[in-house]
Amino acid sequence: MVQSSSSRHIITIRDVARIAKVSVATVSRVINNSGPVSGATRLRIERVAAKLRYSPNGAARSLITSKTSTLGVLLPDLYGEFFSEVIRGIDQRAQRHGYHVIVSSSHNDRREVEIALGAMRGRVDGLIVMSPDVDPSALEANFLPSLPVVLLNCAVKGDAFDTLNIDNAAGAQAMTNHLIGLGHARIAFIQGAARNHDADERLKGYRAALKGARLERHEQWEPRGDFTESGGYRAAMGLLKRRPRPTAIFAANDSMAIGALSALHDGGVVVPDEMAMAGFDDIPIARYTSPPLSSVHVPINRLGEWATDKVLHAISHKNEHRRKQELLATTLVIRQSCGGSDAKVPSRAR
Amino acid sequence: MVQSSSSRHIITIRDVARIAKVSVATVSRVINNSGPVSGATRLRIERVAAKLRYSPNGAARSLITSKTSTLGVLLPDLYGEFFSEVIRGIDQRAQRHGYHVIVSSSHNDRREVEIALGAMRGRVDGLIVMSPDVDPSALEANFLPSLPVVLLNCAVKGDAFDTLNIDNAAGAQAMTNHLIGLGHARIAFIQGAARNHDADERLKGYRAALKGARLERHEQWEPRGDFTESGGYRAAMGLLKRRPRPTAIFAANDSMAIGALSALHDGGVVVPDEMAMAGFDDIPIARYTSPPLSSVHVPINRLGEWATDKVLHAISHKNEHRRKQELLATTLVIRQSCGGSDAKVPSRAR
DNA sequence: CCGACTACTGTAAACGTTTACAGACTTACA
DNA sequence: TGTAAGTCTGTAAACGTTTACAGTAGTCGG
Repeated sequence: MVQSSSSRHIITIRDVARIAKVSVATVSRVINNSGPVSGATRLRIERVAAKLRYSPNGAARSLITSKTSTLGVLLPDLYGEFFSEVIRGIDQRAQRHGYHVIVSSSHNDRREVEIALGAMRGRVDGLIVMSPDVDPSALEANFLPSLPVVLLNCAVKGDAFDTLNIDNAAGAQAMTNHLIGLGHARIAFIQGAARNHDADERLKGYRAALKGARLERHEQWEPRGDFTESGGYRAAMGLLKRRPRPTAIFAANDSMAIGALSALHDGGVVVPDEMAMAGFDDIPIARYTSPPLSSVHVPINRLGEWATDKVLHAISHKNEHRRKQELLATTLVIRQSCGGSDAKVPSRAR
Repeated sequence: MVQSSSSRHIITIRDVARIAKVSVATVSRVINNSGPVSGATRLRIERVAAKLRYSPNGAARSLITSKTSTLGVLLPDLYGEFFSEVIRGIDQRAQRHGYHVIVSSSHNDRREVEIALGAMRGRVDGLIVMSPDVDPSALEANFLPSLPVVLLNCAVKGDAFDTLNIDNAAGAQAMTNHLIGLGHARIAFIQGAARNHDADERLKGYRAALKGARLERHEQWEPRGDFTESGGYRAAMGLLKRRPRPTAIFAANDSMAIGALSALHDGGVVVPDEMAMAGFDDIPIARYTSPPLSSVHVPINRLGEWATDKVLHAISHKNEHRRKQELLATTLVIRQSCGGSDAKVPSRAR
């Protein structure tokens, strides 16, 4: 009688081989569709494997093939819709190619990144790192040359890595120009988190636009935020007290813009009539705020998809491919929060 | 001369042993802090390991110890703030205990779940499954008895699994009662996705409250939604055409409530004066809508933390512990979107 | 000086796969 | 019939760890 899977013992390829009366090699060939196996034996082995509910041990496989079929994703923090969308893009793409995804979050300082990197070493075939906060030099020293790495939104110069960056400066500049075009001369900018690459670039774009239009810029119109709703709320509250008061507020991301909208609402300031408002990222919820939020659209999930494609490409080329540094273009999505002509730029369908 | 790590060859424990002139066993003891090693040897080995940038091969470790130090997370879909928060909770807790997290998303039907389950087999020490949409029987047949599993928001009966559920019915009932207490007699309910456990329970709670107050219920006031903003928008637009028109709308989650708020805004309906609005989940953004959204607060990240603790507990007890079924209490967070007394129930600090 | 104990280190057998190699049998063809 | 090629299958050596076991010193109490 065949021993059923109710046994405590874990089913290995050897069990299948023994019961199907073949060698482990043949079972392996059936499981992996490698090498020739006669129809009858194949069928018998498949039956036995199914009956025993055999499934191969991933660790043993990884050990011998030195492939883990796993991608690592290192994120600064798992918070809000932005990261959720990025991971979604990564996961979908990875799954389609038979890869698993290990996520590791909340790495905002150098030491944490190093620890996380060490822990992933050997467990992943490739790495996607999103770390706008970290000193780039911390990264370069920590990768094995054989491990494919794609950097997302990092301030790393040179061509040592595949990198993918949002064209933050251009996006911010375009939005600021749009506000200027609407007649605003006093435009405030709620900054992102300190020492954050995206935040810095967006600030640069804003300033460049002001300069281009020969508008003066005030430190007091550039309050520091932290990319959260509450940070945006506080910053906007502060801006309302400034004299002269700005007529438009551009937040470095949508979460802060939403917080700012809330502050304006609480302060009795009507948007867009008394104050124009704009954000950055165009997270899905942006079109559902009141009023709907004008924003710089970033193709967030394509960010994840693209990163995944790149890292898979690197893996299949044993990391000996040409590195590429790419810049992801943004588009303006004009809704009602900044007044003026609606849909001046075609907003994407959803 | 010591061969530097610039070699193409991957550094193994054997390399470290050879260069430090000890056996692999001793190196292993140093790396794992197991067994006695003299101070001098320990130091020498640590130096060599650091110099070679040695890091142990996870697969080999897993193979011999039959521990992967990895938790699997199966999600219906990675979308929006809710899942983002859950994963965040899981990841933080797992990291603290030295575990990695593999996520796998977009499993809404039975076949997909089975495939994902198969792929994770042997790669994880435990599993957290959130699958409100799936027929429970699909799950029970697919787990090895030795694999610890925690079910989140699943409609599984009995005590075969550890389960953690939100007390959806009680929460929905409480919110509905609150609206009734404010004098509303015509309360609409935007339903969640079809065949979704959470959605069903929330509907039940809503209906129970109506029944308790002897208010009539109309199918036309219970439009079907899908838990997304756009679904909420459409449902609310539909409700505005109903006659008699409801005076309050309760959405089965916050995303839909936000969509509904947007619809009301577009329809020129003032909230809360002409229409009260309430949601469910209390996602972080809820307090920043205009007006701020009353919601049924769910401790989302604690959901993830708790699930992680449970599965770790199960792992450390070799899955031979007593299963527990727990219900996570909700609290009402009353903000301005439903009018009436503000802060009737103390809303949690943020 | 002996025995027992401790502290340290090495040897070698696992863990569950994949795969190079070889053997056995069949078929094709000169 | 002999040989070459092809098809199927088995044997056994890896992969990089951990760990039981054994062995070698050194120490200490009697």
